[in-house]
Parts: sequence; C-alpha cells; structure tokens
Amino acid sequence: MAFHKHERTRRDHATELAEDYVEAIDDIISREGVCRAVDLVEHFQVTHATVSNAVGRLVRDGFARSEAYQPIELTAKGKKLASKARYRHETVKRFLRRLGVSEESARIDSEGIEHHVGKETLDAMQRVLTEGWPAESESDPKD
Amino acid sequence: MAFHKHERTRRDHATELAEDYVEAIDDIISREGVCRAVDLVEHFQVTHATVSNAVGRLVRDGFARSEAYQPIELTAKGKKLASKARYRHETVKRFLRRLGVSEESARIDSEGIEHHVGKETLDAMQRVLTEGWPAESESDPKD
DNA sequence: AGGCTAACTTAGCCGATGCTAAGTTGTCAA
DNA sequence: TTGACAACTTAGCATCGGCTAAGTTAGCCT
Repeated sequence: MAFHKHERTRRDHATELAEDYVEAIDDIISREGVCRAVDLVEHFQVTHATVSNAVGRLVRDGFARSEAYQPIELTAKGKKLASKARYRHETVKRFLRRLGVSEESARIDSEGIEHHVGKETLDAMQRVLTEGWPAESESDPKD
Repeated sequence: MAFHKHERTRRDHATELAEDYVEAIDDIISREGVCRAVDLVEHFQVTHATVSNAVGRLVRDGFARSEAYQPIELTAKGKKLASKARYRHETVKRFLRRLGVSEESARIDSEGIEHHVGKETLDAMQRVLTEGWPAESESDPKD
C-alpha cells in the first residue's frame, strides 16, 4: 500500500461530500427527472448557499455540470462515482440488516461507514449477502 | 431519533479527531509512560504545528491537560472517551478479521469505520465475536 | 407587460484541520 | 556553563463546509 497510517482516512474525507452529493443527485434525477439545488437543500438539510458552494466544487472537480439557475447534471465521471457510491452504500446497509441491525440504525450507520469500506471489506460483505456467513474457524486466519 | 437525515454523520465528524487523539494519547502513555507532542507527530504523520493546534482543542474541550513544553495528559473525561473509542475500534477490527478481511485492511478500514458505528451495530458485531454468526433466515427481519 | 415569489448566487463570516516559516524553550554534552 | 539541537509554540495562510444577509434571475399569474 502507498498509504501512510492515516493518509487513507484523510483522503476518504476529501471525497466523502462529493460522493454523498453525486449519489443524491443521481437518485433525485432517477426519481424526479431533473435535480435542482433546492432538492439537495431538502435532502441534506443545509442552506442554499451551502449547496451552491458544494456544487461549485463538484463542477470544479469534474463531477457535475451546471449553468446558473439551471438543473444540475452529472458528468460521466460523476455518474461513475455515483454508482460506485450507491453500490457500496447498498451493500453496507444490506449487510447491517443481515447482521440483525434495525432499518433505522442500518440507514444511519451505513451513511457514515460506506466511505471507509475498502474493496476487500466490501467484497467480504457482498459474499455474506450472496453466500451466507463464513465458516466458523478456531484458528487465526493467516492473511 | 432526534436526528435529521445527515445530522448524525456531521456530528460524528466533529468528534472524530478528538477520539483519534485521545485514543492515541492513551495508547502512547500505556506504552511509553508519557505522551509528548512529538509522539503524536509521528503517529499521525502531521507537523508539530498541527498537533499543537489539535491538543489546544482537546484542552479547550476538557479532554486533556497540557503545560507548555510538558507531556500531554488526559483528563477523566478524556480517558473515558479514549476507552470508549478503543473498545469500538477493537471490536470493529476484530469483527472485520472474523469476516475474513486481512490484517492490513482491517486496520485501515476499522480506523475510518469506528466513528460511525452506533450502539446497535456495535452490539451486533460484539455478539458475533462472542456467540458466532447469527442464524440464516429466509424471511425479512421485522425490527 | 408587469410584478410576485421561489430559486439561485454572491459576499463575507466562522471554526476545523492542514501547512510553512519563524521564534522560543529545554536539555544534554562538551 | 554554555551552546547546539530537538521539541515546542506562534503567526499567518489555505481549503472545506457550514452559516446569514443581500442581491439576482426565472417563471408564472393576472
């Protein structure tokens, strides 16, 4: 790995908001046809000004397109990130449900957790969802 | 619950750094006897200035005590937070190991995940560690 | 056409978390 | 004892993600 001990965590933070936004935008477009800033205001329970700034960063970073006073659109890059984020989010949430966690807690916790789940952990969760729990083993795993 | 949709996630963020710091300070004191700023510089791979600011916030928020140029100490409140954080961290990490995730990934992912795991999820993970996997069930859970 | 209202932007503020550069203190070894 | 070096602080800067307040635009209804 090319990461220092806490570098990954910090890098995750930098993209968290972008992931939450593109995921929300993608959802809203699916449901409503278009996504307006006011929809994101509603979704994240923040002010218009906050959304405006955030969308500005998405545009700057190539995740979204937006003309002033027009609906927000995702770029190909934005759509790709959105679908990756949704897959992770769904997998984590379904995994928590399978673990026995309530809908409410699974919804809340999965929102925070999804950004910190690496490929290996995600695959392990997905495996549980498709193949059931791993075998119980007495010995320590070696990998 | 008294949370708006994303309020919990935002609140978690506010205490994340504090938790990481008190946990690290507590560990270092256990291992070394005292904790100096330079140990935290090493641990988090940030500059001295960053540590100085962060410790200032810990002191301001009642988690730590520190005299200029002296070792850093935790208050009772800080120790309590540290042990809560360590318990969560350890539980998450051991759970991931049990899931089949490698030591390296479990270490990295648990660092990010621990701050977003609510009581219910944590209990579910702990239950797996002490009692094994939950029963497979065909039907949807109802809680 | 005109005007109202809701949607949006812009400007300016704050705190958190990072940085560099420069100054201060503590400590150990010569 | 004193001087050098490591440890620490302080000042000043940037970005992010919040906010309020104020200004602008779009769209609809009369």
